[in-house]
This record gives sequence, C-alpha cells and structure tokens, in this order.
Amino acid sequence: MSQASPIAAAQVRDAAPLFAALGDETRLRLLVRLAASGPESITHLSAESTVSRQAIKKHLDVLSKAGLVRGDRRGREHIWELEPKRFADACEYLDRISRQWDDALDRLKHFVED
Amino acid sequence: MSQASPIAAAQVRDAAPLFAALGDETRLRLLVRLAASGPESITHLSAESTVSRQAIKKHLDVLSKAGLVRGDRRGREHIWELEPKRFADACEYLDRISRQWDDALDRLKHFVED
DNA sequence: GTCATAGGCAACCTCCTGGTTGCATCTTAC
DNA sequence: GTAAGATGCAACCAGGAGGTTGCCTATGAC
Repeated sequence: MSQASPIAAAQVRDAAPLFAALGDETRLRLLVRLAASGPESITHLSAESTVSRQAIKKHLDVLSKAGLVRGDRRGREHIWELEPKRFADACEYLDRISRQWDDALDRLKHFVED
Repeated sequence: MSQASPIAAAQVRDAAPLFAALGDETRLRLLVRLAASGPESITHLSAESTVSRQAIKKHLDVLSKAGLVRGDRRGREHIWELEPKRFADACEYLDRISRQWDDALDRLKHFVED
C-alpha cells in the first residue's frame, strides 16, 4: 500500500546526465577528493591526479553542468566545492524506482493470490 | 562529530560502472519501465521503445553487469527483473560522499574559529 | 614593470558506446 | 516435423568522451 508516485519522462531526462556525470572513475575520485579535503583549486586537484590539468578541468565542467560541484573564481584561482543537494536528488530518484518495484511485486503477489 | 568513514579506492572502482550504467536515458527508461510493470521479456520491453530489440538487449546486458537487473531464462523467453539492492548500494555511496563533505566543512569552520 | 603562476581555449587523436542490420539458434504450437 | 516466435551473436558504423599538447590570457608578487 505504499503507492509510490509514478516517474515522469522529464525526470528521466534530468537524471540521466546526473548519473552519467557520476559514472566515470576519474570524476568519482575528484568528488571523493573534494569531499575529503573541502574546497580546492584546479591545480591542487590535478597535482594529486595522474591525468593532466586540462583533463581535470573538463571533468569539473561536466560535474558542474550536472550540478554536482560549483566553481568560484577567487583572484587567479578557481575554487571548486561540492553541491550536496544534487547527491540527495540522485538518491531520491533511485529510491523512487526501488519503491515502485516493490509496489509492482506487491500487485503481482495479490494478483496471484486472487 | 559525525566522522564518516573514508572512501576506499576499491569502492570508487566498483561504483563508477554502477553509475555509468545508470547514466543513459534509454537504460533509465528501461529501469523505470521494469519498476512500474514488474518482470518483463525483451520483446515486451522493446515493443514500447523506439530503438531495436538488439539495442535493448545490449542495454540489459550493461544493467546486468552492473548488478541492477537479473535475467532469467524461461523457455524461449528471457525475463528480466530489477535488483533493488544495487539501488541501495548506489544511494549509500552518494550518502557517504555527502557526509564526508559535511565533515570537511565542519573542520574548516572550527579551524577558522580557532 | 616584469616574471612566475593559475587558468582557459582550441585542435587533435583514439577508443568506447549506442545503434543498426543480417543471420543463426532454440522453443513451442499444431 | 514444420512453421512461427523469441532470442542470441557478429559485423559494422557514426559520434561522443576522455585524454593530450600547445599556446594565450589574466593575476599576484616583487
């Protein structure tokens, strides 16, 4: 009887780029790094990475477009920080799919029992 | 003082393919469809899609490798169903990054105040 | 003002990914 | 056993993604 609300097509179109942004090892490492150390500049971030500064910059752009990080120019540095709300968005989305699956199984069960 | 446990490199390597599997609109639609209707065959799933049956099959393989769905051969049909546990895994992962970010900001705040 | 440092832009390359078509295989219905 | 339905497999193709190098711009230190 949980009756999760249905998932609209527009939400799928919004969620796909979000998960796509999360679906790269280098980007995930960037997020983990940011989460552990707090706001950081591009140079600092790329110093601890195996790939070039430009690669890191591209990844940050992708993450930024997905709303997962936010960049802030301070003088000649560009400081990046996490945007925790988007993480919650993604979580909620997954949770809704899960609940709808549970509902579907419940319906199947009742259908069989009738 | 929440002190979220650190995120290991191995977990990043595990999580990236999981999110990558979620990061495609066609695949997300498949998951939403499965969640709404319960277990379904490939032919049924592709009937409601704009892309070919083979494309759907490939996507199901990707989702399966990521552990998000499970396929079961029944006679000449191949029935696919959701694997809700993986959704919870992804959620938990995102949650851990978020909490670590909160910790980092707390530490920064205390550092400034000292 | 000059120089080093931080960052952005653009061109380029390679490989993976999403998609297709064509054909083979396996089941079930009759 | 034969035909139709459901699926798997392989080859192929176009475009995008991740990465690199080279060069330009802007800012801060001195």
